[in-house]
Amino acid sequence: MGKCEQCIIRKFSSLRALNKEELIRISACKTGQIIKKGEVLFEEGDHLKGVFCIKDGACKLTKLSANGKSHIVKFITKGDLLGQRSVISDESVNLSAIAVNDMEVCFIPREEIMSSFKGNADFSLEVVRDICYDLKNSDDITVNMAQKNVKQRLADSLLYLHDTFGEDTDGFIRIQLSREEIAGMVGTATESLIRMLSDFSKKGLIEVKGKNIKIVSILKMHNVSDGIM
Amino acid sequence: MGKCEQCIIRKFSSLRALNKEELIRISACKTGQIIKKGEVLFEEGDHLKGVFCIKDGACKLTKLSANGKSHIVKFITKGDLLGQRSVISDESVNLSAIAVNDMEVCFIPREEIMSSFKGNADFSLEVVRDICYDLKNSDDITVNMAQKNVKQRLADSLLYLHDTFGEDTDGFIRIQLSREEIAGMVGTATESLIRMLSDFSKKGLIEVKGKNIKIVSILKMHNVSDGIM
DNA sequence: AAAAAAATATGATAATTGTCATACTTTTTC
DNA sequence: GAAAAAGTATGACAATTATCATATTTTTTT
Repeated sequence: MGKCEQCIIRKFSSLRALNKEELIRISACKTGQIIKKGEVLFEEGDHLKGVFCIKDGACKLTKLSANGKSHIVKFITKGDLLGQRSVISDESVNLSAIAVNDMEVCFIPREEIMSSFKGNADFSLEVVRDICYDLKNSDDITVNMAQKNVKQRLADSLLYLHDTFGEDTDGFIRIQLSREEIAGMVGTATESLIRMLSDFSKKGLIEVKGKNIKIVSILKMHNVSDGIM
Repeated sequence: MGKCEQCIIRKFSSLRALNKEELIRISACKTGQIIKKGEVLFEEGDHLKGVFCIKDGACKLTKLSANGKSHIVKFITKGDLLGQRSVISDESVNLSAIAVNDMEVCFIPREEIMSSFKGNADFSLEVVRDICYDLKNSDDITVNMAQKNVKQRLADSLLYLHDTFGEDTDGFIRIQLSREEIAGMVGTATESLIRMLSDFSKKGLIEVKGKNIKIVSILKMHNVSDGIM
């Protein structure tokens, strides 16, 4: 297992604010884990005993809706921290985390995080700013979900996926999701989503090859998102 | 202007974690304000110079959607703090705050809040927990907005209003909103909302007298929210 | 108190979205 | 490699929701 002091991944999260001492202490007690695609990191209602630092791969954060559908709230990818909200507020998690591809994560026990949170003002400020950013984002998404139609929301979801996972050499978004999963991001029926995807495809907004999707024009997709169609 | 040390309102927010020294310091530099119904505390994009402590009254937090409608994200009422997220993350606000009835607020300058946030671990933990709670809530609402239909969302909104504002002596929710405002909470067209309100009324779920609404059975309303109708 | 403006209500209709049935395709399992 | 299962696609139709027109009521202004 590598040492935290030498790990580049920490530079991408609030862990960057930790000092050498703290890093050495965490290095000693952290545990590495490999999580395969489809495996569960934690489930709605679980009480987390620490936070996950994502070294590679990605997972989806989902919540079961009142009508039994699984809604994808967001994705957590390489470099992100996962579980701070729950650990800091000392409450159970409200979302489930499920790997969408093979993951490599480090698990840092609750006590270590809290000790740095209380003792290192730089670190706590970084963590809080992360959470603030998430809150701002979440409010924005709420408004989009409430005010936009399915077409606009699909455009948003595709742009989000593009932003989060980037493109492969052929320009396709670097993540493979089932139609059902995408429907669960957009908040629509799977059949409706499939129809709208082929509609986008017919209109030349996207290119689809199996589970691979390419956004032909980011600008046009933004226009769709804004209702300029 | 009263002294913070003797103000009961602070007990309802994270300000409760401040010590005597800090309270005296804040007391000296805070300013009181009266804000009339309809007046704006701040607007989307503003950079806040401090936080508001709501001594009386309430305001709505709104965001302009892509299609030009004003969406009410939440209400802030007596005892709440307003603006911490923005002050701590040092970013512009993403929501506008508009009084829905006459308000009495205290304004505490940014520097005072940040100084206590950095120097008083109890206070910063309280603030962070508040923000964590808001984040959890916001994610839950996102899922509801995405997965529920208008009827269910209206039920949610009515229950939220009931929770937030309570009942008057006749059982009516202690807030008067226009149909347009309620439509802006639910995320629907004003006409659709009006229809659904009279539908609820016909079915005996609510009682409507002008702008006053009474939920006849909280249990039944929860059932509507859950899609059991 | 009358006039004007704003808010509420309702009808008619169109657009959007969901549901169910079924067919086709791809992936998984044995 | 065949069978089963899961995922994707499409048609038909129903339910939901938005839009536009217009009427009615309430509130505000003069």
